[in-house]
Amino acid sequence: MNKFLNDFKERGFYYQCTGEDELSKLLDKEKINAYIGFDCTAESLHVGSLLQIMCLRLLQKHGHRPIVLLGGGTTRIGDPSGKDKTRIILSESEIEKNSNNIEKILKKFLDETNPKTKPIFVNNYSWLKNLNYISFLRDIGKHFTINKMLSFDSVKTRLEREQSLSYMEFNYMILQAYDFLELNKTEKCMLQIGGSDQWGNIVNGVDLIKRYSNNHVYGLTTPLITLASGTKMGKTESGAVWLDKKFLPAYDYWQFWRNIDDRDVLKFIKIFTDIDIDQIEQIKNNNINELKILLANKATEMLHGEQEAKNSELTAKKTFTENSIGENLPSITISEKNLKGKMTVMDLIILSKLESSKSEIRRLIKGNGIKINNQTITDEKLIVTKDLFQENLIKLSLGKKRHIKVELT
RNA sequence: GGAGGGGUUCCAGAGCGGUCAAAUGGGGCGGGCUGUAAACCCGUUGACUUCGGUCUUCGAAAGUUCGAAUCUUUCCCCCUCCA
Repeated sequence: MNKFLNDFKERGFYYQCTGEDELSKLLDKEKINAYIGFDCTAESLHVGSLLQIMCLRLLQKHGHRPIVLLGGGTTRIGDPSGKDKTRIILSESEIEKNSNNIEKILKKFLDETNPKTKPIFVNNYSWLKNLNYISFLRDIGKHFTINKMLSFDSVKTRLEREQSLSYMEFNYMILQAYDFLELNKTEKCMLQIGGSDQWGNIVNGVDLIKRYSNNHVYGLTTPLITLASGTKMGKTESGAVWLDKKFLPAYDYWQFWRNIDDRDVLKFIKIFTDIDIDQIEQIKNNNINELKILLANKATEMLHGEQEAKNSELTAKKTFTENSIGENLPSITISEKNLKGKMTVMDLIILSKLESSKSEIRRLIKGNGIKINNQTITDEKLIVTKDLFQENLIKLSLGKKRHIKVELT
């Protein structure tokens, strides 16, 4: 089997493939261009997209060229796959803002120095916006039968539940197939990769290209990553795990990986780091917590850089192992003036934004869940005074995992 | 078009005139055990509180009543069956 495909499988990326043997031969013979599409519905990507991003890196590693397709055009329509309801259509300016931001994030993960594998960024709005309806129907539409379109899961489930599916959404799959055709024509793209929910859309593209130009192209899908606990990947205490510092600081990103379930660690190292498979074989029996730190470091490094990864590790070590105050800990500052009044612990916590409900804070205090400098607080009315600070710093902790640094200025 | 069933706190789902801030389960949060894991055990889970209480919630609005998630009316939305 082809090396890329083999690696793809061994690392746990593989779910389904069209014409696998042929694809394998093709990949042996030449370096190809392959694409993955990214939706522009949110301002940032989150870990849910990381699997696809890692596919792009893997392509580069094996000398192939990734094409990143930003769905600026298709986001204006909305993919019905896996959705119960029509989702809200975003405004043009929002979509543009999103696609710019997403491009920026993707560039962090991809190598642009090697001209042979330098990624190509395209936005499908550039060709979709100019489509002529009549000629599109004649040239492209004739290759699609309603009979077959109705048989796709994304359509079928909607119809079965008698939930409305607009004609606009119904066309989504044709547009995605057309994207593939366009990329095949203009960029010699031979392969589309996507999540398992994209299988139908991808196969449509493969078929369309076969009918339209008699070219053989391929599709490859990745599985849905679930956690050992059975839930979908990508949640922390504070919400989605965004791949953008603005929405999730590097330290929290690092913590997300550090807190992974034991049972998921090796799987994740294979998927979300670049460590070679045989190297993973050697370290797989290492101490589980060291492996988690390795995973956290590698993953953070890739997105936020080596320095941030190191700082996060150090901060975690100080916070959890040494019970001191780590540098990278989220922090707030208060002025001495503020203390003159009567700022209680509750006020301080509200100010820190760690909690917004006073009732919840009271509950936490009752349950011994709040600490200042590792000292459990039992009095909700405790006044924060200057002598609580050590060298103008306080470590405020809620539970075992939420820690914040309070600086006095 | 006809006949029924239903919308309850994050979710599922009880309650069907006062004892209801609303059973139970899940999830979340906190504590214990540990390893910042899992499993398990305990507590907690509307807001505010001078800890006495107070205020806002059971699709929406109006009404009956000393008193409504529970009864009535209108409206909105879902589901099932028949045509």
